Amino acid sequence: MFESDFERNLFELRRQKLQEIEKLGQPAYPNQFRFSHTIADIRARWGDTPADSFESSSVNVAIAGRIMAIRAQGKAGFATLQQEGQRLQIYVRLDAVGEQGFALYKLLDLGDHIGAAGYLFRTRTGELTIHVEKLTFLAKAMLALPEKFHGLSDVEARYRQRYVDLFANLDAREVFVKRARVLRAIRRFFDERGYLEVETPMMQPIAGGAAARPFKTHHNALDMELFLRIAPELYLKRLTVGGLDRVYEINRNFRNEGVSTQHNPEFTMLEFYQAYANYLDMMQLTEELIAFVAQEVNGTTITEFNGHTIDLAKWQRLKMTDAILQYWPSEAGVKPALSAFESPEVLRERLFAALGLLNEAMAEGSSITPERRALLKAVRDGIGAVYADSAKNAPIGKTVYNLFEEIVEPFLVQPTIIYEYPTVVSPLSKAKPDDPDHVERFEFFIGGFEIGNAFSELNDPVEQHKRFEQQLAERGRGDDEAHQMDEDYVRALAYGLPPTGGEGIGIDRLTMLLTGSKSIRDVILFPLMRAQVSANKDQGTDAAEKDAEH
RNA sequence: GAGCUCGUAGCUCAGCAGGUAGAGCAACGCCCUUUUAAGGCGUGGGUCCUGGGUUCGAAUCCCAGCGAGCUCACCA
Repeated sequence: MFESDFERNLFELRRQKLQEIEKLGQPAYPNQFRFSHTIADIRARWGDTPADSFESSSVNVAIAGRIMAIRAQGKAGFATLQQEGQRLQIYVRLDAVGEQGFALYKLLDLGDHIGAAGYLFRTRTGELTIHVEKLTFLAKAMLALPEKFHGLSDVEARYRQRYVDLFANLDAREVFVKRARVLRAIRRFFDERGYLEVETPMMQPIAGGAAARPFKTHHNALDMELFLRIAPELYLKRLTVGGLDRVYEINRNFRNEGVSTQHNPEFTMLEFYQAYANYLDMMQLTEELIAFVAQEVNGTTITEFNGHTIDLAKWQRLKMTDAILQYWPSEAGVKPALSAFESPEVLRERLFAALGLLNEAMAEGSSITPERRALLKAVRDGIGAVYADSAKNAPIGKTVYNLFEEIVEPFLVQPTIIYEYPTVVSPLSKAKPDDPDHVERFEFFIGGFEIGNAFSELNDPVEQHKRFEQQLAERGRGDDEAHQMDEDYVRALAYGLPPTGGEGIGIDRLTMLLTGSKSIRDVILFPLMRAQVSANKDQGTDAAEKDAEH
C-alpha cells in the first residue's frame, strides 16, 4: 500500500491526528451526516445572490464535502469543500466555532471529509462562503493528495487509481457523468418506442454473433468450457423468435484482442432488434437515436472531436462502392468503373496500377505537401495490403470491403451511413432480393471510426446453416475468427423469425464523440491495464497488509 | 507483435557537453481573524523504474528488462 517512507510517515502522522480528533469528542469514523443542502443546491440557489441580502436575512445551511484547499490564518481560516464535483468555500473563525471547533480545524488536512454548518455570506472578493458555526469531522485522508494546481496528470496513475483521478480532475468526472446521461438517453429512447430491455448470457458455450477471438473460461460444477460473449446478437434474435418483438440490451462484450485508443478488451455494446423492420428502418432509427442522445447529453447535436466540428443531426448515406469512388485519390489514376467491383481480376489490376501511380506521385521531387504525402502513403500502404490479400484468392467481396476500410473509413468524420455490404463478410445478414452477393446491411461512421453496424436479419434457417458451414470452411483454412456453427440458433430460426432489423452500437465510442475524448480509456472507468509487478517497498513490516492482499 | 517517446521527492516538473540531485505544491514547526495557485520564516523528505556495461566517476552514455503514452499491426 505504501509507496515510500514519506507515505508511511504521513499515514502514521494522520493516525495521531485522528486520535487528537477523538480526544476533542469527535468520532474518527462517524457513520452519517445530515446535510441541509448539497453544494450544488447552494450554488444553484444562492450563486447569484448579492452580499447585502445575506446581511438582511441570514441563510443557515449545513454541507458535507472533501477538503480540496485549506488556508489557515492564525485564529481563522478558509477551506474549500468539494462534493459531487462542485466546490464551496467555508470560513472558520475561532470566535465563531470556539476553542474545540478551532482545534478541530487545525487538525484537518487536504482530502479530509467534513461537515460544516453555518450561515452564508460573501467575502470581500465576493465569493459565496459559509461562515461556519459548527464543524463535524467525517473521515480522514491518510494519503497525500495530488498537486492542487495541476491535479493528477500522469495518465497511467489516472487509469490505475481512478478514485484519485475522479476527485482530483473534475473534467474526468464530467466524462463519466455524461456517459451515464448517454445510457439514460438511450434507455428513454427505446423505452418510449416500446422496446423491452433484456439481459442475455455473457457466458456462452458458443461465442457467436461477431468475428472475434473470445476469452475462455470454465464452470467447475458443470465441468463446462464457456466463452465470454463477443456479442449478444444470437440470443437477442432468439428472443424475437420468442415473440419479444422489440428488445434492446446494453451490456459488456469481451474480445480477446489488442488494446488501442479505440479498443478495450471489454466494451459496452448496445444492441436492439425490431420485428417487421428492415435495414432502412434501422437507418432512420439510427439517425434519430444519435441526434436524440447528443441533444440529451450535451444540449446540442454539435460536438467537437479531434479538431473537427461534427453535427450529429446531419447524415449522409453512401453505397460502399460509391464511397470508394468518392475517396479514390486523384493520384491513383482515374476512378475504377463500377464493374471493376464485380471482377476480382479487373479490380486487382486496378489496384496494381494505382500502387504504381501512387508511388510515382510520392517519388522524390514531386511537389506535394507533406500532409498530402502522409495521406497518400497511408492510402498506398492500405491498397498494398488489400492487393496482397486479393492475390491470395480472397473473394471479391472481401477485397472491396478491405479497400473500403483502408481508403474511406478514416475519412468519414461527419456522420455517414455506408450500405450494401458484400455477403461474404456478413454471415448473419439477409441478402438483397435481386443480388445474392450483397446484403441489406450498413455500418455508420463518425469521427473516422465505426460506431455501429446494422442489417436486415437473415431469417432463413437453411440459408443460415449454409452460411455457418461456409464460415466453418474459413475456420478450417485457419481463420480462427470465423463464425462457429450454432445449431440451436438455426433451430430457433426454424421456428420462424419474423422479418427483423437489428443493430449494434458501441457505447464507449459514442461517448468518446460526445465528450471529445481521444482515447477509449478516458471513457471507461477502469480500463484494462497490464498487471503491475508489485513495487512493495515495505516488506516485512505490515503483516496485516500482506494478508489483505490475498 | 513492431516503431517512436517517456519513467527524477507523495504530486507537477527542472537537471542529461558524465563530477553521485533541485524548484513549486504537499508534509512538519512558528507567525498571521475576509483568503482563494493566500503570505512570511524555518525544517525534513530521493535504491533518479530495474539489472548489467563503459568510465577514476553514471540520473546523464550503451545494452537488456519492466511499465506507460502515441503510431502501426490486429480489430462482422
